Parts: sequence; C-alpha cells; structure tokens
Amino acid sequence: MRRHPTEKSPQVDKEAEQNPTEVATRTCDECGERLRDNEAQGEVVCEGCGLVISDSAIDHGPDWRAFSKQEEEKKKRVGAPVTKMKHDKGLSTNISWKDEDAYGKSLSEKQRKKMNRLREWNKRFRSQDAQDRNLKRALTEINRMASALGLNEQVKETTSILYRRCQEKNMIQGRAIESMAAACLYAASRQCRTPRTLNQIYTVSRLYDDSPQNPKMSNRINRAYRFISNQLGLELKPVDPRNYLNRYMNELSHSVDSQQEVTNTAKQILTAGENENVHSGKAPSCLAASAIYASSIICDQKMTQSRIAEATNTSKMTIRTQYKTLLSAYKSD
DNA sequence: ATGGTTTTTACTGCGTC
DNA sequence: GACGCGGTAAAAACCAT
Repeated sequence: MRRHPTEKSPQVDKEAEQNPTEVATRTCDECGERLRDNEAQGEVVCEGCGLVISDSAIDHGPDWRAFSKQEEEKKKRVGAPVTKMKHDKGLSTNISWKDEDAYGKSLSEKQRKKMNRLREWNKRFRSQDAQDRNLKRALTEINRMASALGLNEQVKETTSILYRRCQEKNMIQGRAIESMAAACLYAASRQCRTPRTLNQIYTVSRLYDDSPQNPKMSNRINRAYRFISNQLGLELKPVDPRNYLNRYMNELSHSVDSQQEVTNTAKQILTAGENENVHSGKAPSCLAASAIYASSIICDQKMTQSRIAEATNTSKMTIRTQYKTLLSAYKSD
C-alpha cells in the first residue's frame, strides 16, 4: 500500500528523555509529547512537533493609535524601517593576526595570550552574526510567503521556532535558506491545521520558476521538508482533508447559497469516507475538493466540477473519480 | 532504478439548454 | 452549438522498496 509521505514509524525523542530537569506538566494535544516552557522567549513549545502552544503576550505594534492618515504621520516617531538586509560590512571588529602593537613592537608573552583570547572570542561573535543574518533573511522570507498564502501569526511563529531549531542543530549550513524556510513553513502550516500544499508554498517561494526546462524545483522543498522532519523528529500525521474545507469554500463562496451548509455536509462526507477507509493513499486536497462537489449536490447547490477544480487546484478527473466513492460511503453511513 | 498507485492531461461521446 | 458531465487511455507524478 502506498503510504502518505508523513506517515512513518514512531520514534522516540531522545533529547527529551535525556533532559529530566525540564519537567512539564502538560502534553501536546497534537502529538502527546511533553511541552517545554521556554521562558526566555516567552512561549510554550511542544518537544515533539515544535508546535507553539502559546506565545508571549507582548504586543509588537505601536503604542499609540491614529485615527487619520495625517495623525498617523504625526505620531509615527520611528526612523527608517529596520532592514533585515544589513550586513556587517565595516562594522565588525577585525583583530590583526600579527603579534605587534600599533607601533610595530612585538608583544609581551602576557599580551600575546590576551590577543589570542580576543581573536578567539571575536571569531565566535562573528559566527553568531552570520547565524543572525541567516535567521533574519529566513524570517523575512517566511513572513513574505506566509502573508502571500494568508497564513496567520501562529503559523509564522511556529515556522520561526522550527527554523531556529534547525539552526541550533546546524542543519542550515550547506542548504539553501529559501528551501529550508519554505519547508519549515510547510511543516508549520500543517501543525497549525491550516495546511497549504507543497505546491502552493512552492509557487510563492523564491525557488519558483515556471520556465518549462526547469519545472520541478518544488522537489527541493520536499527534500528539505523530509530532512527537517527526520532530524527534528516531527511526527506529522497526514493532513486531515477537512482542514482544507474552509479555505476552499471561501474561494467558492460566490458560487453557493449557504457556504455553511455545504461546508458542514462536506465535513460529514469526509468523516464517513474516513470510516470507510476511502482516504488511504489519496491526496487530502483532492479528497476535500471531491467532498465539496459531492456536498454541493446533496445540498442542492450544485457547482460545476471545473469550477471546483479551478478553485482547489485539482483536476476535474480526480473529482469525478473520487466523489462517487465518497458519496457511497456517506450514504451507507 | 523499479514498480505500484494516484493524479493529470487530452480526447470523445452523450444529453440538455 | 455551447456546456456540463462521464468515460478511456496514456502520460506524469509520487512514494516505497
């Protein structure tokens, strides 16, 4: 049987076991792993899947309100926007490798040792800077993609946690920031139950390239996703097709009388299909699309197959083949 | 690499408006 | 004739081995 990409044998999170000092009283609803209270960042994070349960209550917005455009201009007291594109050119410290002072005299034994220590620390700080820059670039990327896909703050937050964990484990080096960021976003969108397909993420990523000779760059995101899923031990279950319904129905809201009714029926259809084991091996997005079609017939608010296929980025043919099995599962229920 | 499964694409025929 | 729908065949994509 074909298995879903994310379905895999359970594996224990060794790190969590070796660290008995982090006693957590709560467990994650999503994966059952214990939660870690990360006070420094003011957030509660799941050890198992990296899901952010609650983040800091700090409001990063302005501390004033403006009721008109002019007022906003007047009250805005920040300078130039903080650019994440800064690099350290000319700003970082350089320590000469020569053991000489400014006059060219060689240093005493004591001074030499001191300079060696300083060089060592300087090197460390600099690599910290490099990581920081990397992170900043990734975060702008993540922000941009998430906004383009209409994903909320929770997803962005979860994505950045995942990305930081990748950095901590030195997984970024040697890999494109773009693909790692996109893969983290993909994982986070699934964890937060507002999944986007790999393809959707691909189309808004910087890797996107629709030139015909180079059609399959999305594989790189997929590979990166598998990599982080393995390394971080994310045990993501296959996406529940019901999670797609709201977004798809939103897309189709103009073609239907009662969005709510169709959505609810589609939900029931999918539940019935789940019980009859129709889901196994099928793409969740296609199942959702097919359920919507089936539901639109039942609710007497029929939409055309092509309309749904277009709105859900699937094919008519797939909807045709799947809606029948779903429908029979629903009826026998 | 290969094989089994699903998804997509292209094309065709049928019934209805 | 245009449209929606159902179907077939074959190619493409995908995952597991």
